Amino acid sequence: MGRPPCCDKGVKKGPWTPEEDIILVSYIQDHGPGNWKAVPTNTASQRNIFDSGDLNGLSRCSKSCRLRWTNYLRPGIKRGNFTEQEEKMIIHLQALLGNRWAAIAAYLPQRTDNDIKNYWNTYLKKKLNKLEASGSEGSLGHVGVSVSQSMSRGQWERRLQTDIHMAKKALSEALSPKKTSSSTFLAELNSNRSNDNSTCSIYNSTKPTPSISYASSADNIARLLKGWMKSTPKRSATQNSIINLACAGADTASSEGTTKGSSTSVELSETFQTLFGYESLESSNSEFSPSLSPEGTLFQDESKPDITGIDVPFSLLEKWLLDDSGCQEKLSF
DNA sequence: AAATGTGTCAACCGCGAGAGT
DNA sequence: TACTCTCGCGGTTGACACATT
Repeated sequence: MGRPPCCDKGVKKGPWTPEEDIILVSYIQDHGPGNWKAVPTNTASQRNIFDSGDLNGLSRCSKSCRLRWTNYLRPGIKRGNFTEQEEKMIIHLQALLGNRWAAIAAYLPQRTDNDIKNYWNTYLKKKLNKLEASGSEGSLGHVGVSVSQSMSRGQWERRLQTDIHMAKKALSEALSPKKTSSSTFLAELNSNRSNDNSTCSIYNSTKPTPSISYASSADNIARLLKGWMKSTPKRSATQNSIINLACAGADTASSEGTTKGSSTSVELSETFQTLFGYESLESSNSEFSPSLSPEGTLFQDESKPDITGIDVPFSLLEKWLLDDSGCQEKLSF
């Protein structure tokens, strides 16, 4: 028996429209993420909230819904502008883990595996090749090269595994009713580190890591809408209604700004208010806003494997990954 | 101004893993 | 144990934007 097609024929493909995004986010708000198989079926009932003729609702395959959510709509996603730190981490981790983008993305909680993969394929790989070709180690070159230079791959992997193991341990401790603070982990890690690396002081720092603050999905959608408006100077009636809808929903002070005075727009406006309930589209930008509405935490319990739940370990791992080879040379197992 | 080349990135496809029956 | 279903991952594609000729 051959493998059954993952999706029915006739499902929509191609770029997602803001309407579809709204339907999806609305659905996930109500039902939570997961059970993707049911999403296309269950959102069909939501289609009629849009009265434009060109809207067909969410006739997407489950995979597509999941991908859209995890890569673009999920709260807390940072897009573009990779920092130098992130670059270094990616290079480090790629050298260690290979093209295991999901694993790499676990260390960059604000980035998606797809984003990292694209960044690597389109930019970092070329950059490293150039550096290698020129024989220079440059500012980034040493990061990847140092893996083989100053420490064997096996040593790195063991070190990574040790840290991951300890991070897991700390997490389970933190989750257990018996209260144990992450300082247990820290102490353990410090003692571990002090045995093999007396000069690397970063592990002795007890400075708390700022927790990752998640932006709301509205952030992402508003950004999408902005881009959409920008890219399509001539707006269709649908676009206008959606934009008005978004604005109406975003601006809680005024809900009559829609082009349609019908109950549909009121309903949609309410949907938006319920969904996003925050001030205006203007407040949305690509940066994280730490002062989000309570809805901003709506999806916090859902994300990709969240190692940020254990802030200290993540911070330490991050520091470790970004640590210069100077420190690495002194480490031994 | 048009044609062509190049880069970027959103989305798709196929496969494997794991859970459920 | 065998099978089905669903999810998640990594590789790849294709559309679009921008640069160059």
